[in-house]
Amino acid sequence: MADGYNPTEIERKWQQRWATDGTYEVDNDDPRPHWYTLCMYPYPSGAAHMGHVRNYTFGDLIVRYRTMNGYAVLSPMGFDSFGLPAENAAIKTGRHPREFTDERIEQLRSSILRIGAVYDWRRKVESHSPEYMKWTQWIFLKFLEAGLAYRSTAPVNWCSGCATVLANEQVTADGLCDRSGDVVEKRDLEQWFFAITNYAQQLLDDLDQLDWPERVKTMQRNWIGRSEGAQFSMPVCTADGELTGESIDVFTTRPDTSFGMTYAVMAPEHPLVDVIVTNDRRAEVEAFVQTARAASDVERLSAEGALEKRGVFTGAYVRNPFTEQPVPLYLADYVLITYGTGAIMAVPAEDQRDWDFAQAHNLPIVRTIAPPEDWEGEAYSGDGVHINSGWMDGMGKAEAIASAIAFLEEKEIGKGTVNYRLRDWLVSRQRFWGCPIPIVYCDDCGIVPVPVEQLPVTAPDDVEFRPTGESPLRLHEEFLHTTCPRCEKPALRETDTMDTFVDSSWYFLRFCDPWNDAEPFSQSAIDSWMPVDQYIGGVEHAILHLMYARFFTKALADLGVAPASMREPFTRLFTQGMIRLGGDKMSKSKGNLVAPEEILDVEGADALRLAHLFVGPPQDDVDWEGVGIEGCSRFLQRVWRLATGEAVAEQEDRAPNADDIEIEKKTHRLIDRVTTDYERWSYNTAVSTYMEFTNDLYKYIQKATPRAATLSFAIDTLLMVMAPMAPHITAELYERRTGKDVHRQAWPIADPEMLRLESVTMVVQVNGKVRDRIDVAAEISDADAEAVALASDKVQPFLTGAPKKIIVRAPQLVNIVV
RNA sequence: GCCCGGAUGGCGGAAUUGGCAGACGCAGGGGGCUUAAACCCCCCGGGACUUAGGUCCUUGUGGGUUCAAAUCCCACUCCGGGCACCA
Repeated sequence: MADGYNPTEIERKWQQRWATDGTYEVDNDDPRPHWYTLCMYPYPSGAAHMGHVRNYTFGDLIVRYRTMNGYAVLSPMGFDSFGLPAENAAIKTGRHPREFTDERIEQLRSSILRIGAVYDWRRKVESHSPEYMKWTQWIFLKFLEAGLAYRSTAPVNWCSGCATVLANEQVTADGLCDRSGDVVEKRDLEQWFFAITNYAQQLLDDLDQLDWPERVKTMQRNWIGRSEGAQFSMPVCTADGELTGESIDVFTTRPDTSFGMTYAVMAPEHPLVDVIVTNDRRAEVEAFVQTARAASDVERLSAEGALEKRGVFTGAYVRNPFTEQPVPLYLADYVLITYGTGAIMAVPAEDQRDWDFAQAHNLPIVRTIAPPEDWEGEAYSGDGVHINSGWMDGMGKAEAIASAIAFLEEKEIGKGTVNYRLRDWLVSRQRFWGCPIPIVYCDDCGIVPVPVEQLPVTAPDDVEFRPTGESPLRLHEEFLHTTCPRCEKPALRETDTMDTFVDSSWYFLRFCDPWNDAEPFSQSAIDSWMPVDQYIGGVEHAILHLMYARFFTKALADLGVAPASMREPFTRLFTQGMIRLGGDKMSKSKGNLVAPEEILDVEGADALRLAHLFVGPPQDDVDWEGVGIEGCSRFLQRVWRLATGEAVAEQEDRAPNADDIEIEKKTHRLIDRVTTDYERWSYNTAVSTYMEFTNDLYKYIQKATPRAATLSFAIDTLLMVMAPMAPHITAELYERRTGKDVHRQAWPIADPEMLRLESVTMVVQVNGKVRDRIDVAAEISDADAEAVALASDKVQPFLTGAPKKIIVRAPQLVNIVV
């Protein structure tokens, strides 16, 4: 077949044409309505893997579909080009991370091109480019000025494998580094933080307005972890109730149970430990604090069960303001210094963990809520009538909580309050391949921002890459030593770099105005495109990146950098499933990658794209074993033979007969169904609709000589509705047939008149079981439908008596109940 | 432990509002084309019973609502994900 389907050839041709024609370049003042589609910009790890292919296939078909629908579509691409792998490679090979990174960007870029995904490459943004770094640093300084960036000493997460501190979000539930898997230790270090907790409530509230997967919103809500309760202070005293002058604050969600407080507990790291401990208990308490400090979170968790060893009595007491009685004050490692006030009141009767601790330490248990009659458990945390609770006796939970808070506020020792699980974002990294923090430390002036005109602060190239636990910048004398921008005396530069999530927290804004060298972006450019209409990426970013980007958006709007009305960056979010192979996660580390390149070489990009779309719903995980690349490739060849005339023996001009009209109606139904499927992200059914329609066309051309106009209309329409998913083959065939560019055609619209069916298959049931299927006119009346159903030969035998009831849903169904 | 999802043929999946379960594809079977094979084209594929026509069963399990349930409700089993000393 001299002119057979040769995907490699036509795909190269069209990819070149889209690039040279700038088909998908779009300006900010484009008069068409604007639409912003964005795929999460990738970390450049070399040639594209299947996850990329899947992601960019979804993104690209939206770009092409929206374009055919008359929109000016902003579709930019860039690279999240700072990060550890490049630096680790530098330590291993001595090559500069920039060289390594630039090379991988080129590999990734060229394999993205081979998928046929189109972007406005003029707008490319790379985290490590000096222009981008300049504005990342500028934003850091804006945050500093506004008090959103601050320096603080805190016990931080240290990963020895990565030789850097990590954000809370980068530590897994079992206390391991989510990148290297090493055990994360606690270290006290002075570090830079972003005050994301200032936005905790807004980040929580604004989730409601987003068209995001419920799963992702739930994950963010859990992560923010709002809990309502009360905070109050209790005076420290002796066993006899004699006050010592100190007091401790506690947070509780259950102030209503306060009468049942039989002891209190502080975190071992609590600053008052030294002050309140009694002399006879000091040695034991200090030993306990030492052990707790040395233990990692993993060890703390694994110590479960040995509650006797997990707490120690301080010798001190606190006065329960509800009962006025002294209760013993303990230290326990299960109380966290980082949450609430770092101290709790313990109510064993209504909290299982307090119950267990009370049992282990022989502390009293007093129920303040009567458990249900059939209660067989220990601590009871449900609702019920209060007992042993003074004036709260007889109240229910909600009423008692309100009453307890009123009591605390009246006595001016506490108040109703809200606590969040969310912590401030630690952004310092002791690494080289990241954006330097633009700060100078001066003995006289303190923390001094690098002046804007000196930005960007860039790292020198002549550094030594060694895994020392400190950034190579720290060891580079010329970089480290500078003069204070304020007093011009010798000073030291900050040598830490920013978490790479800082880079990815605003790149989508820079895409709107990537050439701006006076500001990170202009407000008008933001107005023109933001918020992103459709954001697409992996569900693994559900918390980290998406939370940080939302925080940046709100902060930048409040600082007047972005328009004040822009509260959320991503209106719609779509998270695609993971790629697996035989049940396992497909990943480099598992060594089970299926290389897209090999498929691109043989079956081609269109078949690969179609296979990804056809395999199942986009949000579901995909097992590559279930991907039918052969079926999709075969299907495209069928389309090719049909559209090139290879499969059609002859055609004729004639007035349309019944079969021709049927095909024309099917063509309109094709448009209708596919359009609905595009809008509801049901790409797998759209592909099956193409296949079904193609099968119908084969039957049509084989049954009799087809009518030329009917066949052309059918084929041209098929090519148009397939164009966003299989852009190369449709462009080639459409051009050959019509001389026009399919991607510049307006999306076809189904004629409602042609969607009307003349006859439909009516189902006749007896007692809900299908007994006959009868073709009836679409407009059949209920009475006629009933008559036809009752007259059916196949139905008659089941009508043993007079029908009790007949349900008619003409023209679909008649159900006869006997 | 808590909070979300999910379970449909040998496999991936479809069924948009409670109304024909299994679209479409893969794998399999049969036929055509071919000297032959591949490609391609056509047909058949949930299970049991039945000479046929057909009958019965079937959407993880058990119950319920309804003329009618993959779809709604209750209980349970299993799988996936998130959170988890959070006071």
